[in-house]
Amino acid sequence: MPEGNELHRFAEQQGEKFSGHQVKVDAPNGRFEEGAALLTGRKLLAVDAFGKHLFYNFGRDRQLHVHLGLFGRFRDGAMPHPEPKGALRLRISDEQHWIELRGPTACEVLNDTKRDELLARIGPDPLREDAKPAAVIARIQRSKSSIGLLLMDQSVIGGIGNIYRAELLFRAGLSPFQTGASVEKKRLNKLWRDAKALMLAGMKDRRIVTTDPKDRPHSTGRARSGEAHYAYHRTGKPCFRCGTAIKSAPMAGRTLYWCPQCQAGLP
DNA sequence: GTGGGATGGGCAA
DNA sequence: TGCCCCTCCCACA
Repeated sequence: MPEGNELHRFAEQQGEKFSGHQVKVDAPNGRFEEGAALLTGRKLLAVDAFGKHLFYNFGRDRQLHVHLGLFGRFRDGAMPHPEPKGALRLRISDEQHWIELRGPTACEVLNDTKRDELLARIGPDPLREDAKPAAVIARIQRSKSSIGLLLMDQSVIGGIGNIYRAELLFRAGLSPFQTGASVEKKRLNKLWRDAKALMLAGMKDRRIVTTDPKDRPHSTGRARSGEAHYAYHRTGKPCFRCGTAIKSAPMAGRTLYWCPQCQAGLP
């Protein structure tokens, strides 16, 4: 389900609940028993998000790494635990709160070295205050692969998913198919700033809204469902800016959405 | 009721 | 490039 905005929010919320607390960790469906045994009873020092990855620092060279992938989900609530239901990979709890994790791509204990190796493969994340766009821009500018692919490559830029990819390209007026090298530096700088702003808003609102009110059929108030995105998941529907039917096509196994008029590409 | 797709990514080939 | 992982939800019957 989540792109970077959601992951950062999870890190923030879960960190507020558990940081500095001794926690109980268990694995009701048995698929994380050994890992849970390494962590349970320890103090959770901090929860951090990098791109779409979460790290739970248990100190003494033990880091819980979680990646939700396409299927992973969290639930949370106040103690006591609800009855475990379904394939429940992981629970973390203290006396007050619990969280549950299902269906993640990754749920594993890493040492600090392994964690650092993993972090080294994640590009700058617009939601991290210390992230600098220079490396992202340089990498895109010397690449012959398409800007649509590059934005989804987590080693180029961290935290962008299929929604932000589609919407950032629309807002920048870029064709997903043009090469990274063909995009001017100025426009890439702007794209980074836009990513940062949209993702921050998405984190606060717990919802990805990329349309400007003036472009929405109902221009006042909160974006209605179906009006939150320009291109994403709007195949065949009229573009909010020009009325042209939104197109979609697979790109590297994911569905790409774009407006052939507003994102015509290079002249 | 059910079948396919989905806001990912690693890996083999 | 395609397959696997393995969960939820929605459109469609």
